[in-house]
Amino acid sequence: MTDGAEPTWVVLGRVDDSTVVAVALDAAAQELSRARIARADLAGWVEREEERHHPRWVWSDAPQWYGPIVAAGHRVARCHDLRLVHGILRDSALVRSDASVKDPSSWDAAPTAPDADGGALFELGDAESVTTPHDIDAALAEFRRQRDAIAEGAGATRLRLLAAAESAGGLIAVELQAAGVPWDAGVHDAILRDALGPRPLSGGVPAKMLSTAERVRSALGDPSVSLDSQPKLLRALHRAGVQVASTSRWELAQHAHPVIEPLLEYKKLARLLSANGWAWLDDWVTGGRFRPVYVPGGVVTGRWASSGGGALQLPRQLRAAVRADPGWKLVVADVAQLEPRVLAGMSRDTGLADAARGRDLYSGIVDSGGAASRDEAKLAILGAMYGATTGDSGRLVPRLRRIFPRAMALVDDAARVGEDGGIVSTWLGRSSPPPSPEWAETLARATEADATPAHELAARRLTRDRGRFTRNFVVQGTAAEWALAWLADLRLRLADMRGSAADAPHSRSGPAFAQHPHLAFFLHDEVIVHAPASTADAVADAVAGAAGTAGHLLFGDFPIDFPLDLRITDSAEKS
DNA sequence: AATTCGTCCTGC
DNA sequence: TCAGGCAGGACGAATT
Repeated sequence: MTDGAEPTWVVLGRVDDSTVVAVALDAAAQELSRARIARADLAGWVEREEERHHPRWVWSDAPQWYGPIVAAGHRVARCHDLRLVHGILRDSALVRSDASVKDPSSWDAAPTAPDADGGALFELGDAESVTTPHDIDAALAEFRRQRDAIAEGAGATRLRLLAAAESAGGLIAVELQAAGVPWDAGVHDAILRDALGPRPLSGGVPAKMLSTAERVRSALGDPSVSLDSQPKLLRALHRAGVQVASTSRWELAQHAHPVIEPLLEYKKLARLLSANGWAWLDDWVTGGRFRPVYVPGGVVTGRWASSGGGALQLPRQLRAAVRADPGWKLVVADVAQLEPRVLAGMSRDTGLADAARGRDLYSGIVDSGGAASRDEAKLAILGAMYGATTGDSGRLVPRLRRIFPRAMALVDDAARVGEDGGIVSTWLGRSSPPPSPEWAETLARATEADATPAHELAARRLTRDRGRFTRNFVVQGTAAEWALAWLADLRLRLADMRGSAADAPHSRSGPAFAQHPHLAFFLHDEVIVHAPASTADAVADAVAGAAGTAGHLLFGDFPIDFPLDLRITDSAEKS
């Protein structure tokens, strides 16, 4: 692959267990050359081609192909992830319904978690099937289907951007897992000891939990009741005269009884121990790094999911354990009110964009006359995006509708389409899944002559539920696209900074790229970059610059800005 | 004994 | 926290 025209794309595929083939394609997807490579040599070969030609790599799935490359200490700049892009194109309303990419195929199968051996990643419906999406012929065929689907659809520019952003997300997820979040187990242990007492031997109950449990039992007048069983606890509460329907915190908090305070305390401690206690620390933190498994595109809206480690639910209480290595800094950034800003951009609502200018969108809404106070503005915006119709939140929405008619029309239309069983799409073209056959069935039954009021009520509920789903889908999904664009641009900016801190102290662990400024954490609208202290200011500029780029990529010159809460610290603790 | 379901709590 | 979106994980209870 050294002679001839420059490859634009290089498709990697499996030949057999020990051999892969790389097919170089020109911009028109015409084959330029082929190379057979021993699987063991692949990472080095990819690195050399990356240096020479910086192609866009095409592969079935990032964990399968890129995982080993990262493990070998290399990176690539750009890829096209066939699995992730397939998931988008299959459902996208911007792709013609007769496009072959929408035909049922093994690409529809949900991937199984990548195992340590890099084994089966796709659940194939047919166990006898001899070809997998990882095979070169399957990859080439799917790549051509996807190119055609994008080019012939109604939104080629947007879909190309979405495919690139989603694929970059695939790379970033692999790199994030490899790098890990710098995690100080000592700080984590100190938090646990402070709350629970010393770590008990062999998974016993910590001292402070035991004493709190005793306070609960004595307030209940029942020395033996189990606090860990909802039904038993509920019965004990009733016997003690606390008439609650559930044992949830918010309901307990509404009652006055000596048992309430210690019980709430007990639940807090039990939660900390079971969700993020010493067992979690043992399982998920090694070598000073927390390595969650990220699942790009794992949520219907396009948000990432996580699997293992609970990266989506890191409690604030534990964020103090996120600590930069000695001589390093954390650059922590999150976007203030990302979703309403995205809504302003999508709807071209200049009134909402004006209110969003500056730091705090909610105060801006108050100044625009959209709400009486900041708290009301926040409630109203949440109600608008989640579909509240009653209560404090729903009551505030009509005023928003008058002040920001374009923005509100966008979400109201999305809700109406959803209620009618239709499909809605994000700004870049990710579409909502169609309603299930059961959904349509229930609705049909409610219109039959012998339908009962119960049928009609069920149907009404279903339509409203789906309206709220599609209403939120367009906003949450577009926010996820903005975040991907932000992340992808930031990643490239950080890669350009390699070598800018040659004197930096060696970082504790991780792949080679983690010796330079690198992404360490991502959650919906927040990123954490781990960086040598001398580079932290430049990294902060890169984070902010990437946010500007993302805004322009999605919304062009429309004047909506995305201000960041950005800080350079040793700890990711939130104020 | 193994699997699924429901409750509760965490995050955005 | 009552109304209103998207998630994951732990645990006990119910089901097989």
